[in-house]
Amino acid sequence: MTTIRQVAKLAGVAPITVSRVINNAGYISAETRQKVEAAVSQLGYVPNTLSQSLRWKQTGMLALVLTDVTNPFWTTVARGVEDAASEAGYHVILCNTDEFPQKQEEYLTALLQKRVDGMLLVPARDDLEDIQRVQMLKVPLVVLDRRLSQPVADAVRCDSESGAYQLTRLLLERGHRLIALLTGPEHVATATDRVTGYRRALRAAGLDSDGESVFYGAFTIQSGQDMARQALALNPRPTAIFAGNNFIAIGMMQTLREAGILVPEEISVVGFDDLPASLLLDPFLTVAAQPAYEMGREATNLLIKRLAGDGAQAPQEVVLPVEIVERKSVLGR
Amino acid sequence: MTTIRQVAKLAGVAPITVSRVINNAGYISAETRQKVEAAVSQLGYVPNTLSQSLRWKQTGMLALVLTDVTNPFWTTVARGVEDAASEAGYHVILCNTDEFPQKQEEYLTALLQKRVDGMLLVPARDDLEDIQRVQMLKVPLVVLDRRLSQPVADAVRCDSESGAYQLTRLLLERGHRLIALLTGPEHVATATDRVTGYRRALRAAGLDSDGESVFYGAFTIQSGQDMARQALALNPRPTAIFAGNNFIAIGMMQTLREAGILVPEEISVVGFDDLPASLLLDPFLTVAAQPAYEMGREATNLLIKRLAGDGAQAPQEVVLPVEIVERKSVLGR
DNA sequence: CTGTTAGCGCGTTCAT
DNA sequence: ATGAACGCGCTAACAG
Repeated sequence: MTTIRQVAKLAGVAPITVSRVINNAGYISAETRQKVEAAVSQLGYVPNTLSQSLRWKQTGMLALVLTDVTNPFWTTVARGVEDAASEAGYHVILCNTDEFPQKQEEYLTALLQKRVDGMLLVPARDDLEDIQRVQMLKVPLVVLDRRLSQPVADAVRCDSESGAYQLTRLLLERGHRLIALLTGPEHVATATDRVTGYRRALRAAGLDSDGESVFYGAFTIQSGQDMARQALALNPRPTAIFAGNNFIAIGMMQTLREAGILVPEEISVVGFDDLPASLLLDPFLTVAAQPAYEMGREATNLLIKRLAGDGAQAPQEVVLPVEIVERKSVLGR
Repeated sequence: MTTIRQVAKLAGVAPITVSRVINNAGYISAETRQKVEAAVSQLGYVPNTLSQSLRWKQTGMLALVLTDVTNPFWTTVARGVEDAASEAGYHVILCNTDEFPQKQEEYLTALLQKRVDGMLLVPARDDLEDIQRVQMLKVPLVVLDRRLSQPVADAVRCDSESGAYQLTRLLLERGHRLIALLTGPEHVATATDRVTGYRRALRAAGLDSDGESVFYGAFTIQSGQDMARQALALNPRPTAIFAGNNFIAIGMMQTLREAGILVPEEISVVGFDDLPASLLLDPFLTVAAQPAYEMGREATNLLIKRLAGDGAQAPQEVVLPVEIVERKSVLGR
C-alpha cells in the first residue's frame, strides 16, 4: 500500500507536508495542497491508522464484550452501543463470551493488546480480577447490565430488583400465592437481584419463606424448560411462574405447551426482558421490559465521557428503570 | 503503558530478547526466559499489537459490514462469522449500514484505514465502486448474501431464486393461482432473485404475466405492512401472499391481523428467512429457511483461505441451498 | 543463544 | 509556509 512518503515524492514535497494536508493541520498554501491532493488521489493513498494510533496513543476503537449477540436483548444493546460509538467517531469490536469466564479473560487480554480505547463489559462472573487488570492499565471500562458486589467501576444497568418486585407484586395482587421464580446462575447479579425483588414482594405481602420457590439455572431456553418442569412437579403446583429472562420464558412456555397447560387460564406467567415487539406477531407475555437500546447508548456515552478525560472521577452507577408491560399472560384467581 | 524496552531493562537483556520470549521465537535459554518472564509479570507488560501489526503488515482483524444486526437473520450470520474468525485467531469489527450506500462507503474507508486484513460485505447496492476500491488495495473481500450483477468478488449466498421457486410452486400445488409477492428494493439482488424464482414457477405452471403481482418495497416491517395493504386491495384479492423476508413477513402478518383476516383459513402465506425457532413459541409460518449461521462461517472461512495466500484465484461463488420448512400457514383451495 | 542496526508509517518539535 | 530529525513500540536481518 502507498505510504505518505510516496505521496510526498510524487507531489515533490516533504512527507510532513502530506501529513498536514491530510489532517488539515497547520498552514498549507493552496498550491501545495493541490499538488498533494492530486498525488493522493492518483496513488489511491489511504492513511494508515495503525501508525497514527501509535503516535496519538489512541485507536478509536471500543470493545463490547457480552455473552451472546444471538439473544435479541443483547442485539439491541449492541445496536445502541454501535450507534453511540459511531456518532462519536469510534468503532466497536464485538466479542461473545457465552458466559465462560475463560473466554472473557482471553478476549480482554487480546483487546488490551489491541489497545482499544475503552471497554464495555457484561461480566461472566461477579469477579474483580479481570476488571482490575483492565483498570490497572488505565483503560476505561464500563460494566454493563450486571451489578458487581463491589462497585469498582462505572456501571450501567437496569433495576432488576425493582422490576422483579413489581412483577411479583402484580401477581400477588391478582391473588396468586404460589409463585415459582425461574432464574439464572447464582453468581450472576441479574439473576440474584431478581430473587431479591421477588422476596421483597413476598415479604411485603406477609408471606414467609415457605411461600418461596426459587429455581436457579442458566439464562437459556434449555434451562427454562428444565426449571419449568421442576416447578410444575411441585406439590402444590404454583399458580404462577416468573421467568427470569426472555430465554427462560421461551423455554418455560415450551414446557407448558408440551404439558398441555393453558396460559393464562390454568397458570399465569410473567417474564423479564421483552422480546422486540417487532419479532412477535402477538405479544402476550406480561413482562418487565428493559430499555436495552438506551442501556447500550448510555453506557457508551459514559465510557466516551471518561475517554474525554473525565477519568479520575469516582465510579458512577447508572440504574435505568424497567417498564412493566401488562399483556395477556396473567389471570386473577 | 509498559514497553518492551522497560521490560528489557529490568530483565537486563536487549529488547529483541524480550520480543523473542513473548513470541516464542528463536532460541532462548531457560535462564533468560525466566528473567524476562519475571520482568513481564512484575511490570504487567502487555504487548502492543499496533506496533506488531505495523511490522507484520497484518492486524488480525476482519470487518463485517451488514445492514442491521437487529434482524435475527443477520445476528445469526454475525455469530457464524465471529465463531469462525475467532477459531482462526481473528477479531471482527461489526458495522451496520442500514442499507445506506453512504454509510457503507464511510465504513469501508475507515476500515481500509484501519488496515483490516479482510472484509465481509453485504452490499447496500449492486454497485461495484466500493468493492473495487477495496480490491485495488489488495484487501480480500467476500460478498455476503447478495448477488452482484458482475461476479467480481468471492461471494457466499443462498439460493434465493430456487427458494422462491419452491415456495411459489408449493402454493401453486395447493391450488393457489393469485399469489402476491412482497419483496425488497429493486436494486438488491436478494429481492429480485426472489421475483425471478417466483416468475419461473408461475411460468412453469402455465400462468402468464397476468397472474403476477409483485410489490417492491424495503426489507422492513413497515414496508411489509404497507405492501400487504396494497396486496389486499387488489381485485380480485390474492389467495396467497409470499413475503420476501422475515421482516416483511412480520409486517404482513400484522396487517392481516388488523384486517381480521384469518391465516391460513382465509389467506395462505409463506415467507423467506426463518425466525430462529428459539424465538418463537409456536412457529407456524411456512418458509424458505436460509442457513444463516453456516453462511457466516463459510464466508469467513473462504476469506481466511484468501488471507492465507490463496489470493490470485478467480472469484469463487458459494451458493448454499435453502430449506423449505412446511408449517401451518398454507391451506389448499 | 543474544545483541545491534534499521525501519514499519506517521506526527511532534524545532528549525528555516 | 515548509522541512529535518527523531521517536511511537516492535521485530527482521544480520552479526557475534
